[in-house]
Amino acid sequence: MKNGETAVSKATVSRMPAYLRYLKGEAGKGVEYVSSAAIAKDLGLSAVGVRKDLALVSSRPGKPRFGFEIRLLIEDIEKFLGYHRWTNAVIIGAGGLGRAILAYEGFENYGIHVIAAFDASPAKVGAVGGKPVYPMEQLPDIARRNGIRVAILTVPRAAAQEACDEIVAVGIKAILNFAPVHLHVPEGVTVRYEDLAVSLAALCGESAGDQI
Amino acid sequence: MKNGETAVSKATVSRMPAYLRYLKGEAGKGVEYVSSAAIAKDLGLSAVGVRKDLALVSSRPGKPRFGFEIRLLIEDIEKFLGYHRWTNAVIIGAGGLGRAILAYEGFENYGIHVIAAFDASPAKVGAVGGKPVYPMEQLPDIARRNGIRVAILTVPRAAAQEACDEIVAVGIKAILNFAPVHLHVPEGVTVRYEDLAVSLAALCGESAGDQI
DNA sequence: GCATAATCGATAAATTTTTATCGATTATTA
DNA sequence: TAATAATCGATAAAAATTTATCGATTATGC
Repeated sequence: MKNGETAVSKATVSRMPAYLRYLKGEAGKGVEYVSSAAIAKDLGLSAVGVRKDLALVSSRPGKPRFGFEIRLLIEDIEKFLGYHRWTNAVIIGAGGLGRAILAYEGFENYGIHVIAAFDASPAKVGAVGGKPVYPMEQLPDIARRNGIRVAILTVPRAAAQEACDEIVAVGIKAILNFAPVHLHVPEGVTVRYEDLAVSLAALCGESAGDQI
Repeated sequence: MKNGETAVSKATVSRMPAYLRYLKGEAGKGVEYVSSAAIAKDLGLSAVGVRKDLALVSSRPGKPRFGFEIRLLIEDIEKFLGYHRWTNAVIIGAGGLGRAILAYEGFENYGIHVIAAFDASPAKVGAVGGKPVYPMEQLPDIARRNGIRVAILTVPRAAAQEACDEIVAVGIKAILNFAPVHLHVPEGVTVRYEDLAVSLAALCGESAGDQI
């Protein structure tokens, strides 16, 4: 807690997406209220922890005997996470993964427009799922005109650093990197690593722990 | 620290993949030694923290004046994370994302064989990147014969819980879920959520924090 | 209308994780 | 060969996070 602007811990923030996913699921089933104990049980957390987390982001307190109103809670968490602010994003690398992400519609629910993909290979240029794939040369122009703030990097490992440099040169400050490579970026640029293999390996490790 | 078997904190474990990625990158450039200070600088951590993490997994101490020997460190971390144990995995849902993952070769580096995909739609059956796509009905048979321990779930949101139930019924104990849905699973089954939209949204939030 | 049971929110304790400090070790270099 | 600078590992302090406890609130059922 440095100056009052961020009184919410990182650990709490990291649990918010799980709450949101859970609450939306319950809302979809027609449930209107949910207790901290119920959330904790389904998500494998402690009820006290859940209450603490929710107290930090919810605008209205929970009702004794009922719990929290799901609809309000979803609104509050979305507002807290900033899903109400729209962001434009692009994909760099139109291989299998890049094209799959380009076709994925789920981002719109989170305030993110993925507007196009770019690829160094002319063979990949065209369109996927109604969205355009441009040659890499057009990145600076299109990115600047559309105020792109985020890039999703889905190029092969060997091309990652070079592509990263191009992204940075355009002024993009946030990169979601799917290439299993450590990227060197200047100060002020945020990289988030999304290594599918690591996720899977971690999962194996977790579930294997019991068996040894 | 309950009984001496797990004296390594979760936080430390969660940083290991980043170390590994970084070290492999440096090794690829021909570097042989690296200091805790250098790692910390590039990864945005504290040198003391890096030393503490590495002390817990490395078999040999670092050399004063040189740092750690990268080759040994990579071996130690891989051993620690269990990448030496082989695991068979399958993909459930052969849409765009499922096919992209099926074609991805990177898993082999982490001790994971993705042997096949399954899909409820007959139209999807066939092969991708040399790997077979089977109809969903064959999951129990093939999974049991190959000792499948992990499933990667890439079906649409609406089909996720049903597919999850089928996976669980087969006896698979670990699921990497790409559908943006909370899954209800029995005790003993581990689910890891890999919500691309959330990752991206979180990234936007991080980089947006400065600008408000 | 009143006792009851379920739930919340706040405060306090315990645990975990991070950061700081300092002596010990080892290659470099004069 | 001896002084120096860089780095480590261990111990201690600080900060963050999780867990426990308890009185307050509110719908339910008699």
